[in-house]
Amino acid sequence: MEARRDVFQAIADPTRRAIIGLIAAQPVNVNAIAEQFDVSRQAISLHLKVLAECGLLNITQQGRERICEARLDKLNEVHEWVAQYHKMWTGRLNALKSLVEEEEKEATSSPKKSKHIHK
Amino acid sequence: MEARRDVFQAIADPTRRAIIGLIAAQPVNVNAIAEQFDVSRQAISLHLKVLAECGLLNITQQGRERICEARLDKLNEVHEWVAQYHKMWTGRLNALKSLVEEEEKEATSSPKKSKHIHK
DNA sequence: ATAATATGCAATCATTTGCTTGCAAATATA
DNA sequence: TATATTTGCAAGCAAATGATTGCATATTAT
Repeated sequence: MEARRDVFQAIADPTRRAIIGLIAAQPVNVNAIAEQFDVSRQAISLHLKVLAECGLLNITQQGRERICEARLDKLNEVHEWVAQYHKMWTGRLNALKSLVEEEEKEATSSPKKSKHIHK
Repeated sequence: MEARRDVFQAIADPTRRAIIGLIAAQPVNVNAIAEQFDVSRQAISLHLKVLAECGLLNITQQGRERICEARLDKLNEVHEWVAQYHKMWTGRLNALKSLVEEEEKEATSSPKKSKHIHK
């Protein structure tokens, strides 16, 4: 039931990402959030629960309202995971760029070998 | 069945993230990947399919083998999504820091108007 | 040609998801 | 106090997910 509940899982759902976008700037109460979506209030409530369970959301009771505040810093895990690869792929692009430039120079002097493409 | 298939969904699964980590450095064939995990080859095959469907993976047939190559640049969507919030949460920390510093200065000098921070 | 290897595909299954509706509890307002 | 508002909780459901097993197919090695 409440098995896997990590940040990656939480942001996998587009509605939940939208919720984060909605409350990133400032805290909003549950109903106000729900009004922004087509699904039922309960559906949103469940999404909020998921977000809260992985720390992306802070819920504070205020009278009969519950104010949801984003804890964006909890996205750090995702940020770091992607960042390591970001380094790799940008680095790789640079390497490719230099390779192409190198090839262009060679193009005027020596012939190139063609690659096989197996289907 | 094959409904939502985006990058966020793809990296939500820890096994799939592990697969990406495994082939990020260099291309690996399907069985070699499967051997690294406890689940069946077919389970991995399915994960690879998911990764391939959202472009995170490139599969090239080579004889009877299929070589899986990571397309890390496809993580850019995630990178950008997180980056916008990364700015906010680090910016927020900085804002808090400058606010504190500002307060400290004000304690001794004349009051000043605080800056607005627009995104 | 035959056997071994690398994989995909299909059927099946237990869980997990994402939603919905209805009902209950707490708090604010008239 | 009676009523409206804001939410949570529980039951029920269809679809998606992740995994398994068995069988088929293509390619390579003997």
